[in-house]
Amino acid sequence: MSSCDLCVVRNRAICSSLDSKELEALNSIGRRRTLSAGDSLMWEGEDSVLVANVIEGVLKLSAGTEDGREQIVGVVYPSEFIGRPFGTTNGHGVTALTDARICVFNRRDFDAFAREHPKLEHKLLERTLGELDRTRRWMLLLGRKSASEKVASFLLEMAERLVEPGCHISLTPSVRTLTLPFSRQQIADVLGLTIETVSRQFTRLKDEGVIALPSRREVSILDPEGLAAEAG
Amino acid sequence: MSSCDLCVVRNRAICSSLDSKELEALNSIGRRRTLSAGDSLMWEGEDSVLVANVIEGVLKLSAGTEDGREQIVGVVYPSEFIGRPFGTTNGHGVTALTDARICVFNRRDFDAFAREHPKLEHKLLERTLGELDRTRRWMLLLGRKSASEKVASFLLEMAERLVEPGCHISLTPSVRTLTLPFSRQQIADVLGLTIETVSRQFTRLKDEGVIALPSRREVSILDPEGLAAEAG
DNA sequence: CGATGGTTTGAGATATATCAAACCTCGTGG
DNA sequence: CCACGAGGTTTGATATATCTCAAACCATCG
Repeated sequence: MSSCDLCVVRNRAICSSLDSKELEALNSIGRRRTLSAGDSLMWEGEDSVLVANVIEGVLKLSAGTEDGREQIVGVVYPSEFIGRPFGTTNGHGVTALTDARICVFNRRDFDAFAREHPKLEHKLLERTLGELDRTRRWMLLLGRKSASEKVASFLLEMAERLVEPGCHISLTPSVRTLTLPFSRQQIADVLGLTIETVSRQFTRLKDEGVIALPSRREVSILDPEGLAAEAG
Repeated sequence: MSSCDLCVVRNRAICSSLDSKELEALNSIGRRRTLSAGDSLMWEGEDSVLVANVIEGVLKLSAGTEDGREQIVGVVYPSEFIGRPFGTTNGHGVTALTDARICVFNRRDFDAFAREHPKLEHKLLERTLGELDRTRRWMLLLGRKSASEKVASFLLEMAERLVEPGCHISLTPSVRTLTLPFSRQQIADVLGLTIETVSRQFTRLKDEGVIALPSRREVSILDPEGLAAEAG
């Protein structure tokens, strides 16, 4: 029995395109790995040596300027795919935001396997197309939205995305409390703002009664409609 | 003889993955179409009914807010692919910036064809992965760069991208003159700035002797190093 | 030549960044 | 168990880049 049979993302990751025999073959070229919050898996501009599936945890994709400014260009959740197949260099760094478990492959091995398994490539294509759409919509936020719209949009996105196994969320009728996998600085790096501006927007939303802040990493959405109205 | 044999992007578009017999089959489900500058091919949020290859011309992908703010989220050049295969809705609008010629397919027909031709899907996957990398790097510009860095980066990107058949460019040793397919407003929409800020940055670069502006749509890059230095 | 649409320039307003200090929270060691 | 220290966060005061509003300018086309 391959370890994939126990995998919690088995039916949601790109692996779901494979039958059990194929899955075993893929499993034989991959290996499990754990990451602690803060660990980097790859760096921007580095050779593309590995790719991976996320089993548990949340990771960030980031790009930076010479002088140290950073922008988080993507967030990866369980069952999603990491890395650059069929390419020589990584376009961005990959770092774990929470402790994480992933399933890693040597990139060349994965490329060869994928080329022989069109259904896997098809699944990967569908995901990549979806991710591209999502990324482009985020550009609207970065280029055109105000700080308050950015923060409200961010919280709504989190509320939507964190409802996944492997992420922590509890919801009672119309009150959702989320445990953010981001520090304030990281939220700023997602939204293209400074940490101070993010903080001020959080306290403003709290003062308006739209959200509550039980702890540093937790946010309760008290008024989803109000938040949506602020998101622009 | 299929009309593809004469196609100028035949060897660069995703079609290059097909042999002549397959190409003929693909050709039979597609048709040529011309667009005038300003024509829209699809709208944001609309059902995904068609996909296309660009033969000649430049098109923009754009997203907008309720209240009319717009962000250009992608620019498409000859040989590149447009539309959302394997999906139900278009994530963004597509509008011709210049007169253009494209090769259009009914999306469902294309989907079916692609599923039966793994090499085509592979090519499309490679392109989509590349486009996703490019798009993510652009997020760094939107989120973290100043107006002057944005404009300089934009001009360098144009200098790189417009060296394609179907686009107009002339270059003498170290002086490139480009004919931009964008109005000032459109440049602003690419960069997440206002038209006035873009205009001021252009005149500043001109005053510094980094560029010259022979006409509204033309830019000569006099000092590529200087421009690169401004791009951050 | 005069209208039209896009562009540039100017003056002023403002959202966000910057700089700086106070404030928590949590883990550590005395 | 409490004091302490460190890192992250919030709050405050000020600076500034960019936006906004407005007018002048300039090509293009009937």
